[in-house]
Amino acid sequence: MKVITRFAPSPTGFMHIGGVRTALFAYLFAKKNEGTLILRIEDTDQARAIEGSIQHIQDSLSWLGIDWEYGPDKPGPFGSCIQSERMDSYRAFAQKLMDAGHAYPDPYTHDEITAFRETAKAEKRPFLFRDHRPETFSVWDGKSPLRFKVPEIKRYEWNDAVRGELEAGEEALDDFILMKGDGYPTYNFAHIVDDHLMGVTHIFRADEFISSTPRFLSLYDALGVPAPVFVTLPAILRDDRTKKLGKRDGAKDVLEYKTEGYLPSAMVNYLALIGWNPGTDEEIFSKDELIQRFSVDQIQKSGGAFNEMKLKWFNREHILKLSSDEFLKHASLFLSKETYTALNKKNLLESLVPLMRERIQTFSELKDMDEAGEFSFYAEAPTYPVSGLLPKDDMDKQRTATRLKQVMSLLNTLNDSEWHDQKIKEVVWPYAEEKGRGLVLWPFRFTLSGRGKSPDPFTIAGVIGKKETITRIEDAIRALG
RNA sequence: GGCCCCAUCGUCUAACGGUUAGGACACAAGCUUUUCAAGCUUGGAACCCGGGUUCGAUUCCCGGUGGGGUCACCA
Repeated sequence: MKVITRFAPSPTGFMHIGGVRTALFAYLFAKKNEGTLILRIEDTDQARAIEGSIQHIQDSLSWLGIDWEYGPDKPGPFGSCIQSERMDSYRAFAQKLMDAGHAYPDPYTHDEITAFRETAKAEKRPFLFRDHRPETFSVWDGKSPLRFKVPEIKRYEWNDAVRGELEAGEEALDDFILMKGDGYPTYNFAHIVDDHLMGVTHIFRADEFISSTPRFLSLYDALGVPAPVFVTLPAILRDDRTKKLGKRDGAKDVLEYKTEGYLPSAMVNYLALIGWNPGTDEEIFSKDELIQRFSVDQIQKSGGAFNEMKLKWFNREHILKLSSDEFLKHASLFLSKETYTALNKKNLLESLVPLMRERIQTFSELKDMDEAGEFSFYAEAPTYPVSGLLPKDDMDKQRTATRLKQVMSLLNTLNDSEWHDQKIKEVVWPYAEEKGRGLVLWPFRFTLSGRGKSPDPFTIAGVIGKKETITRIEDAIRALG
């Protein structure tokens, strides 16, 4: 049987980590089994709908490379993937249930039900509507809510692909609402109708749905439809583990991570490892490798905390794997236009890649470094106070100038083809060892960068080239008088 | 409160009855090209508790405790 999974968000704002993780697992499973992923928009609550959400959801998934076969942009053989465009189906199934005596109109007002609920609460009992189920059912006028009549009050046991045997008592069953007063179906009803009509074989969702599963099962029973396989994912918790990660508790829009310079491959890699693992020590995976390795058996039962530190580490690992071109493509989005142009004009971009790469965890750090002037001295000779050239152990100008002259003459023994950091170090190092590393290397480095903190002098000299290096040293010697 | 789920270092996790309980992130110390970053080395750090079952339990069973979820005309 062909695997069909779905990801079914409601368009009520941005996508956060939790939702994305659910989508990712459904996707990995579908791909692994050469199945289909459906992106279904659950917009049956028009009051909560936020404009632009559908596009935002698609943008978020697309950024991560989670692609769907059918979605809001691509109807399937079963019709639209947007629930508000599938109203006929829900009405038809509601009628079917009424015909079979499995549904009835709710005779109570909102206030009456609130009163029932409060009484139950005061008596410390769970509220069950079925305790108030009317003796006889009237004909539904389509204006009042339509309720489900639970066919049989019993204990349900079912199998979950992750949790194994699960069960729940009769308290979990109730006459829940199928169709709301506004004519729209509830989630409880609509998702079951859709999963059935769309041929969904595996439902991936987080563990807050475990407790309502008996209600779903009783509805499947009433419809005479077999239930799909339930794959329950562990919750993603806040960093402090105090509760589930949610929008109200600082869960960010996933696209914010894009803005902050995270790679989608790193996000996918990290997310996959919250609640799943390959059973080995390996941690770094591409999306394709994850598809290969993914298995429901290795999904975790207990919840996991979302830890941004570790995400950063994954991001760094993925940055390290980028080709030079790919790196520059991302970097160009975070460097200022001026810096990028200046470096590009002098052909320095390529040689700066390894240097930039080893210093960042996210691309937005390039922006910070750029704004702090950490790239300016590559394209242009730095300006600095002469005192900065003097090493702290010997602040004498004359001797500093003498050492710089010696460094310069050593450098002049190299020709252009030998000019790279290793070779430069080779010729200068013995002299630095002899005179005192700091006394030689500090002025050498400061001459080139003009800053207290920077990469080492050999690296900088290698990047800017022999001619520029010599020029800067000559200027420094002159400044030292 | 009822019902349900979960339980290994601070965090993500490995282990599927017998291990010095492994790895990664984070943390600390040392080394390193006076700086920064990276890197390398080393270190501290966990089986929630109590009963069973067993020759032997982190692992299986039961109970407790703790945490989480859920009890909507939200999904």
